[in-house]
Amino acid sequence: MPEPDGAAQETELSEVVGRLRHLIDAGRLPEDGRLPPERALAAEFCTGRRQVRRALDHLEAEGLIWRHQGKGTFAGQPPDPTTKIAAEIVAEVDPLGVMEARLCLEPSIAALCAERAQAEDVARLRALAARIKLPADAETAELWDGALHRTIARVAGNRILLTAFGLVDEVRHHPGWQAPRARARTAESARISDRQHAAIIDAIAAHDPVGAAAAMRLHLETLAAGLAQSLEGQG
Amino acid sequence: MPEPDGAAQETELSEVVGRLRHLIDAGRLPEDGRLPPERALAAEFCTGRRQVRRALDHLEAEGLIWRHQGKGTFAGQPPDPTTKIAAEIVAEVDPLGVMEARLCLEPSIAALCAERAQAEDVARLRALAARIKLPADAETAELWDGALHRTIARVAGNRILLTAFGLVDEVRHHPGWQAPRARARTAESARISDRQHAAIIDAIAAHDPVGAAAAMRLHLETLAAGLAQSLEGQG
DNA sequence: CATCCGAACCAATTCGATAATGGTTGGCGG
DNA sequence: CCGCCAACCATTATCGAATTGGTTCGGATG
Repeated sequence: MPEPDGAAQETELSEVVGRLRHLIDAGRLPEDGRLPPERALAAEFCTGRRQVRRALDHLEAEGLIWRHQGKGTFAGQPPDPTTKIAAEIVAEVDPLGVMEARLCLEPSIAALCAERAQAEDVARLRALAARIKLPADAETAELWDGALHRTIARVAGNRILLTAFGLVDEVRHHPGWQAPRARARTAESARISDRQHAAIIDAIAAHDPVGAAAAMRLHLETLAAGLAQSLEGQG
Repeated sequence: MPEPDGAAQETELSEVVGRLRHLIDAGRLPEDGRLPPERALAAEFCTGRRQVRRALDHLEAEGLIWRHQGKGTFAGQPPDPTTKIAAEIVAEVDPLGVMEARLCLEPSIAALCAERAQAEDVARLRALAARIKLPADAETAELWDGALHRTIARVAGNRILLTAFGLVDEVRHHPGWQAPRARARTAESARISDRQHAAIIDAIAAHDPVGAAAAMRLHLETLAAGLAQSLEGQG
């Protein structure tokens, strides 16, 4: 091919991009989301390393992957310092320790939230609470539950506390701790949580810091009891 | 010395403790505060490794050093990995936000500490409190004050909360925030703080979580008031 | 027999050398 | 002049040996 045809190269590039996308979407990647080295990808795709790098540039610009010299290419978002610390902590705490930390933080956060919530904030909280009971699967419900608690922390308006909450949240959602939480969730516990969420938001809407803290504490203690029962049942 | 005279051993132990103290106080340690290995110290002091370890136990109980297997022995407090996060959020918060976060965290931490403190922990806390009022300059007093609060957090025995506390502490000690705190410190405020520290430790020693939390809250509210006055006076 | 100490052993970490990997440049072909 | 492949560079992972705090066992001593 004597003529450097730009169009043909474009098609080959998008071809490689497509194959990489498929590779990422399929669950064949290792646990940490690491992609094969660029040289291996070039060999597998029967193309040059150049094309692979261009395709990866594309995907990186989209935020689908991240790379680091000497480290490798990974699917997903680059880890921020919070996740690093969370990973360190995960090895040193148990689920009850996490609940303990939440019981320290979140009641006070709810109180601050009650002091500072605007009407629109309350509306957002109610919308999130409504979403929690919609999905049938526990995982999606967990997701919206997390969003509700995080929003409360954000409305509280203290950056340090928000970061601290984020730290706890990250440890909580660390893989490997999903099982006991999923076991602890039943239709009955979901109903109770829903009522407790409503009570928390009511206190926040009424600008009642003490009530919000108390409602949050009750909610977390209920969750802790369920978690303890689940752990005990499993061993 | 064929006779295992307990008293003589005591004197030799305190001798080693004294030499170690001198070694730490003198500025001859490397940048990271690392002490020589136990075996080297034993050789230098012409004694056995056991005596050195006992002496180091003593100093560790005082919070003057920290050790980790395979790592070494270091002067000062064990580091927290929160520096980067602290640097990020230090620009987004004000001193009152920090006090708010402390008011959220530390009363609960003091309560946990009261539940879990052993007699030796209480002794360490009292020793630290005693050191606060010794120095004339505010900076050294601040240092020991920070050590006291951090030790309370460590005794509380929850790794997540300790990290969260470390985060707040790091933001608090960020350069540029020293001035208002130094202005807020007077002989009168130091006396008040001293009494409040004693009250907190008394509640911890009595295993009274509620009392410890209340005493800590009162202490922090006093500090917050002084800080607010200082800020207001300066603009 | 009780007590204490030193040496050996264990577990966690660091350090150094090697290999692997993303990032970059030079030379060749067109 | 452009574009690509190969070699090279900087950074990181990896693995083994040495280091270091933590622990245990046997013996010396009274």
